[in-house]
Amino acid sequence: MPEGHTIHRHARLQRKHLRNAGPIAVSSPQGRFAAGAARLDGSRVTAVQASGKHLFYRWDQGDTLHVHLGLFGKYKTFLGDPPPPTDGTRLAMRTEDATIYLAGPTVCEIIDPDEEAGIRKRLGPDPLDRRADPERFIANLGRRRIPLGAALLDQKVIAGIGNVYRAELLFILGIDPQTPANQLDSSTAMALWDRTVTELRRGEKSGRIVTTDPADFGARRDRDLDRSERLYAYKRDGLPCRRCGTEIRMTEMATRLMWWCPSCQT
DNA sequence: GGGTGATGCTGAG
DNA sequence: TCAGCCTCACCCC
Repeated sequence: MPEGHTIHRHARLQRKHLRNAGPIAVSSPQGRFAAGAARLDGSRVTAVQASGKHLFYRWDQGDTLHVHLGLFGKYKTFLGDPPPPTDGTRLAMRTEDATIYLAGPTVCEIIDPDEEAGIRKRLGPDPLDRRADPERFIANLGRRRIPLGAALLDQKVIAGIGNVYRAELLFILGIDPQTPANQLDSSTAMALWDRTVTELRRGEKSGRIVTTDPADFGARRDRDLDRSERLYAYKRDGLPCRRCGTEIRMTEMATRLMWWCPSCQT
């Protein structure tokens, strides 16, 4: 699940439940966050912020909770009486009307302002942050000789893109993933930024990654599409390109698999 | 019921 | 470059 759109969506939905709720019952059913949970238990959340793939929760006693889902992390939210937590539930936050379970995160920790500043400093501009400066993204690309397909996964270059959006955005823009990042002209880089903003917002809204046009499949909304219809390139190796019919290819880039169309992306 | 893969990232070497 | 870590949904018997 977790690319930047998922994290921002969690922030938006959880904010509704947590902010201005009463004291929150915090626990760690699995035990691995027991000390942190005890420290937060009974406090209130004043803000929930997303930055790239990171989540920050502000508590009224001064603490900040930092969560990163990594590859496996998942949230589940229940209204009313929740089911018992699973063995892997690291964190449980319960208000009067909602319960949020967190399982499998790479990071779940209480941090101080210096640590938070350090994390934020390491992140490039976030396309889902309305105050983000695209010029920073363009400048970051200009400083890298690595292939664009690798640069887009580097959170210092741009924060929030993951393996699915990397493949999809390069396909949509018709860019060869091997293009050195610093050889992208600035108007193409700006178009790439703009499209990234558009697609991530779309994913944040619907809660799933859909980059194709539903109309092409006789559907009206993203959520009406079958799983096999949602993407152009990702995991479509061996299948015909939706634009030109050429077989989609798969290759490894920056230790992750990458899919692309050799004739559309030149 | 078991095996596997996954939308991420770090730190050691 | 590579191992390691986190958990669960999905697939196949």
